[in-house]
Parts: sequence; C-alpha cells; structure tokens
Amino acid sequence: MGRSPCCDESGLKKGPWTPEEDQKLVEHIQQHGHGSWRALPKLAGLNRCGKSCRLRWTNYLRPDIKRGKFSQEEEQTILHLHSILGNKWSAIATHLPGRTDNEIKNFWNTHLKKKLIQMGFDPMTHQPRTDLVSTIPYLLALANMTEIIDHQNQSSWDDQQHAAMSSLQAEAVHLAKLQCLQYLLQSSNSSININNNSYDQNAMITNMEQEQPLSLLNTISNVKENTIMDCSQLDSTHAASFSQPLHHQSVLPHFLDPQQVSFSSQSCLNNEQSQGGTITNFATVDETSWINVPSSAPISVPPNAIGISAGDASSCTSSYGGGGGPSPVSYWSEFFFEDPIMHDLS
DNA sequence: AACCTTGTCAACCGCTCAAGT
DNA sequence: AACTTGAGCGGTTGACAAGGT
Repeated sequence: MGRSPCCDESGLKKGPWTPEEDQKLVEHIQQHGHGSWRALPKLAGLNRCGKSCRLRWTNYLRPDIKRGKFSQEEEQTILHLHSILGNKWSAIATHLPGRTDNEIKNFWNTHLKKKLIQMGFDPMTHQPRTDLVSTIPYLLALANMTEIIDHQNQSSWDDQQHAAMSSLQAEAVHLAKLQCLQYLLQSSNSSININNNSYDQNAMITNMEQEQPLSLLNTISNVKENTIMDCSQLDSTHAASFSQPLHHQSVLPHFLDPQQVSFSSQSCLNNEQSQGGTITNFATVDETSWINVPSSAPISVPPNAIGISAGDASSCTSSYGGGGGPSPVSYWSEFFFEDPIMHDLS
C-alpha cells in the first residue's frame, strides 16, 4: 500500500483558492463531471493536485452544500450519532443532508466538544467524566434536577415513577459523595507532596485540584450559596444541555428539543407553588427516552469547575438569597459529612 | 490605537482501504 | 500474492476575524 504521490509533486499551488480557480473547477465539473480526480486538474487547467480539487469541490463548491449555522436539530443529530459512531464524520455527514464531514468535524471541535466538557462529560465516551472536578457539576445538577422534578411532579406521578426518580437521585448523590471523598484523599496527598517539594509533574492536576482540602470545602460551601443557576438565564442550548437520557448503560448528553418543554418560567426549587408544566418522554429506559429538564429549572453548578466564566455565573440568579433554603453548611453537612460513608471511614 | 487572545474554518497531511494490475 | 494507484477519511494546521485589554 503505497502512499499517493499526488500531493508530494512540487510546483503545484497550495493554499486558499481564488475565485478564478473555483470558476474553472466548477465549470469543468459541470461540463464533464469530476471523473478521475487525479486527471482533473490538467483537464481543467488548474495548477492543483487532484486531492486539493476534490476537497475544494466536496467541501465548498458542490451546489447542494448547506451553509450557515447548525440548527438545534442538526446539533442534536450530531451528538446522537457521535455517541454511536464516534469520530466517523463522513458517516455522520450522510445523515445531515448538505453538510460536509469537514464542516461537522469543525463544528464538533469548536462547539460541541467544548460544551460536553463544560458539562462534565467526556466528549469521546459521552459519559460523565471520572475525575471529580468535572463530574461534580454534573452530579450536582443531576441530583438537584431530580429534586426539582420530584417537587414539581409529586402530585402527578405514580409509584413506579417515584421509585425510578428517587433511585436516580440517590445514585447521583451517592456518586457525588464518593467522588468528593476520592478527591479529598487525592487532594490531601497532593498538598503533602507540594509541601514536601516533591510535586510530581506527571500528576496532571487542575487549578482547583491544587487547592488545599480545606479551601475546597470552602469552595463547596460557596457553591451551594452562590451558584444556583436559573436556567432561564442560559440560552436554550445550555439549558437543554442538562437533558439526560435515562439509560441502563450510558448517560448520553443530548440536547433537548425545546418544543417538548412547557414549564412555567417561574418554577424553581424553592418555589413550591409553581408546579405548572409538563415533562414529556419521562423516565422510561429505552434509547429514545429523555428526562426533559424545565428550561427554567435552577441547577447548582460550580462555575469555576465547569468552565462557566465568572461573568456567566454572576448572571445566574441565586435561589438561596434570603434564606428559606438550608444554609450552605448544613446542606453540605447533610450532603456529605453526615453520610454513612464518612462514618464508615472514621 | 496597538497588542494579545480566542474562535472559526478552509485547507493540508498522512494514513487506510479497496480496486486494479 | 504482491504491488500500485486512486479515493476518501480523520487529525491537524494556520490564516483570518472578532473581541478583549
């Protein structure tokens, strides 16, 4: 299997295409079809290699190419297909008429991948990341979300739905606790290492992980106090990003179809009166079912841990402003320190 | 206004695969 | 069977634009 020598030939033009070159290529293909790409440049009077011509045609000049921003639906499709196919851009592109593999790949790398990372998901596996810093926000959001949904649907759920939700919530909280614990242990070790000037550069730890355990606890208590996010402050994509499918094996972050959501914009955790709204496709466990999070639901997310900038965080409203809810200390005390896990370990 | 950083996207590179000889 | 060639794919780069300081 030898490599194609096509692009190694010297004297062929590289770089951006000029309008004249584009015109030559388009006219030639319209009249004769592309035939052999290798032979095409000569026939079309272009000083390019065939590969370059093919790329220019398929990614830019083809008449059926759709340009412009990706729609919510396309975004959703890409995420779903990527969770199944991985980086098979051409395979994904076949499901998105008018979009090229290159365009989808770029969109993934510049938008969707970052979005998943910010949400605490591994962009490759579409599963919650296993390192604490990135996972906490997701787990907290999930725990909080289930709590919210629970509050808002107590009257309309049957026992089975209650059981499924409670179990999910308990699992999320439990995972968060375990990961907190794991982090604290790791953090203790790293702080000792730092103090002993034996910091291992191979240990890739984030800024947050470099903090001392105590400062982490302070951070955690501040999190609950300051960053109950009102998703109505987010754009629809961000809010929708917290829509999670309930699936036995994987938790795939797919974006929510906004049309499926009809929640009161007033609804929030501490407002027990606002129980309006509907949840569609809820709590079943097949591939196509999702929990649809109300777009206005408050979700607790540590902003610095998931890459939400301080500016973004500050624009979020706090549900804990004037009391009413548990104090941060008691919340985390309940959440973490009074857990049997801690008793078991002490 | 100048510089720096970040985001976007067209284009290139190197590889694999399949078909042909 | 071994090799060559062409096509296509996915990763990466770099130019440019936009926004921030």
